[in-house]
Amino acid sequence: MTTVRVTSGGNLVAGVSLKDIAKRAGVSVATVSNVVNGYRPVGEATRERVRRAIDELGYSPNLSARHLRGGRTGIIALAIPELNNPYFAELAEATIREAGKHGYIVLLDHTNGDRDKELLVCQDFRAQVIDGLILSPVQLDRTDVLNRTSKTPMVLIGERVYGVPYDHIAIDNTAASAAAMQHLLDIGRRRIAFIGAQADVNRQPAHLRLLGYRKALRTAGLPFDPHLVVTTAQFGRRDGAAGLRQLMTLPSPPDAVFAYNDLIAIGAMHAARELGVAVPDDVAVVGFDDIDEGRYSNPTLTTISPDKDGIGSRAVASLIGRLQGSRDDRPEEIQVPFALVTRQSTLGLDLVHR
Amino acid sequence: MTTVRVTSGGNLVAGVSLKDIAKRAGVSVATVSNVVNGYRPVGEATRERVRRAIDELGYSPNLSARHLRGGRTGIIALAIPELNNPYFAELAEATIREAGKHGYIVLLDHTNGDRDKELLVCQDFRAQVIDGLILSPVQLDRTDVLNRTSKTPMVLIGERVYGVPYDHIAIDNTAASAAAMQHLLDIGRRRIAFIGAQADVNRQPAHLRLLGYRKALRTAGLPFDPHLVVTTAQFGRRDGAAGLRQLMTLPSPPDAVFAYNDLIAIGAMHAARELGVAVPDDVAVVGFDDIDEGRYSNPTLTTISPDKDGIGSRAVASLIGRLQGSRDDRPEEIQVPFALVTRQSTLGLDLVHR
DNA sequence: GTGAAAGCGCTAACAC
DNA sequence: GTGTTAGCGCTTTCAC
Repeated sequence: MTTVRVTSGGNLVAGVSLKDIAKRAGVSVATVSNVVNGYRPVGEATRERVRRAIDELGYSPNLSARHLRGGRTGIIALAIPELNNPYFAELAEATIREAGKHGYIVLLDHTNGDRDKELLVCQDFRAQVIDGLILSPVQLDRTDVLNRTSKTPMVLIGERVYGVPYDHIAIDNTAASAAAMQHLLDIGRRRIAFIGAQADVNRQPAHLRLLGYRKALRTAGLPFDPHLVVTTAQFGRRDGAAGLRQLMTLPSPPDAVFAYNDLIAIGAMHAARELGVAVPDDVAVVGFDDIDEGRYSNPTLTTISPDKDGIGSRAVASLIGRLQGSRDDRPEEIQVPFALVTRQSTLGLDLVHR
Repeated sequence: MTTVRVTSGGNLVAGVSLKDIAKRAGVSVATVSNVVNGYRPVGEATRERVRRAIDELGYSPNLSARHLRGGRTGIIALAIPELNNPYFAELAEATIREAGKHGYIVLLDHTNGDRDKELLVCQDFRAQVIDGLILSPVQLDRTDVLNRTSKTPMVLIGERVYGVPYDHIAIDNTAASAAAMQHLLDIGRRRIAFIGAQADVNRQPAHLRLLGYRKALRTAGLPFDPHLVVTTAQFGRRDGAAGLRQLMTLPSPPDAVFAYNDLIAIGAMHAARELGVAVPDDVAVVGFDDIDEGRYSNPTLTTISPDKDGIGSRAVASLIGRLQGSRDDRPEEIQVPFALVTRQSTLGLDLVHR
């Protein structure tokens, strides 16, 4: 019996079910299910008949039914600020790919870096829809995460929240910042600015990239000048441009910029051009993320290159481990590798033509 | 009765069901369902009691059950070449946003512009998982689409396949190409190259942007020189760079490039820089897509700006219309607006500081 | 090795 | 305005 339902609009919806296959093959639905899933052995002849029926009728399992029965949905959410940031687009692609390998579908949620939206996601407003959550928080602090009551497994990525009972996958942001700063020091820069600090400094006293910046200054015996730290509302090119313009009005402007991410760095370089400030001669620029854009920008962008595929796949692996119970030890900080990639924005044209 | 299930891994999965609410509020499940969905009127007092029970117990509907019952999944797929192309990332964001408004979840599928993968998607390898499909084909031709047998509603976006029985949402690519070409002609260019033609010219005899290019040449009374048309394997920055290098080896190189998209244009500008070719003085460049990157590139990029939000929202609207039967007229070509945005890559620094 | 049947949570048809 | 119940397709327990 092929179910033919007529939707409200009069469209025909045909679904081939286990029952249809069972009837066609002259066996019970349980047997068909066992052929499909392989949970129990099935006789060779029977299996063959079922296979043929499946081929002929074109069966594919109904996920809603399977999930209803199994108490899960097969969907995990990836909550990121925005897809429009190439870093997150690349990360999303890696995550989707990896989740697909495990039979999971990825639902993308955008927080726009908005605190309320992040809280919503964290409190599991997708309850009953998703089996688990990978969250890249921008605004949430430790307390917010500790206050979470939802039982939906969650994995955190990115550089902010620490000391919470969730797996956390990221590169060593402090070490990465140190590497970026050391590079700027190595090429002789001494007045190094940071663009991309958080607005609400009280609630979010520090993030690791900024911490790394300050620490590197200290290590180098350089003074910390608060005027050289630019707070931005968002993390886009526009913010980077505004940041650099602001820095250039200082009585004693910087000779280098360490940007929170590549987009900010690219915005800063754009503004520098408009102001007639030469990169890297007047101001050297280092970004963070290694998005493709920075390989083709003019000048090309020196940056920290995190292992995005690694973050995506480790996050998925951790989450699915929790979902399936194969991972029930206590939460872990998982670090993936990074590299400093030096290009024209710090080294100048030396690199061209290689 | 709160269902508490223990997963294979020993995790507790608590689900609050309609039944739980019904018991708590002392009503039937039907009444609770009606309060939740509003299909039938419910008495004020009853409604209030149910509401409270829902609040207290924290009910949220089980989508799998709902969808099993309703014969649909609430999921639509958006199949695009890759998220890594900012154009598609922006489009995806718009699509997700719009679908969310209608209560649909978007599943992103990547084809990588691979013909086999596109065919797979088109043949509905997600049968039973998705209710409908928005496809942006790169390789499929008319016949491929006509051969489709799946009954899952589909909407096409992009500039390729025409004359098929599916809604198709796009800008007027021929007109847009004409506008881009006219601009290059207006600034005095006469040897205009095209980068980003399709490799398999036989199967895919022409795409609209290339057609628009040729047509514009004809209209302007300029000769068509096949050497000025560069075929690329993909549509990335790398392909644009290779394309420009190839063009510059010609005995008589172009004085302008019309690129299939912004990424190719940006790659071309990158290669120009390496070769010491000045943009726009030696070669003017026009792209297509208006991705953010082009607003901050050096030089900034003249481009065709399609209404991405419009494409996303119209595609979702069309598809959902088909799904719900509110749209059962015959397939339509739906055009959304576009604009030519002129920047430094054709006008030079005239534009800077404003 | 195979079958019968319960039941996951929900909506809607049918009663009252 | 409210309650009862069948059944969506599946997995799994219990029989044989």
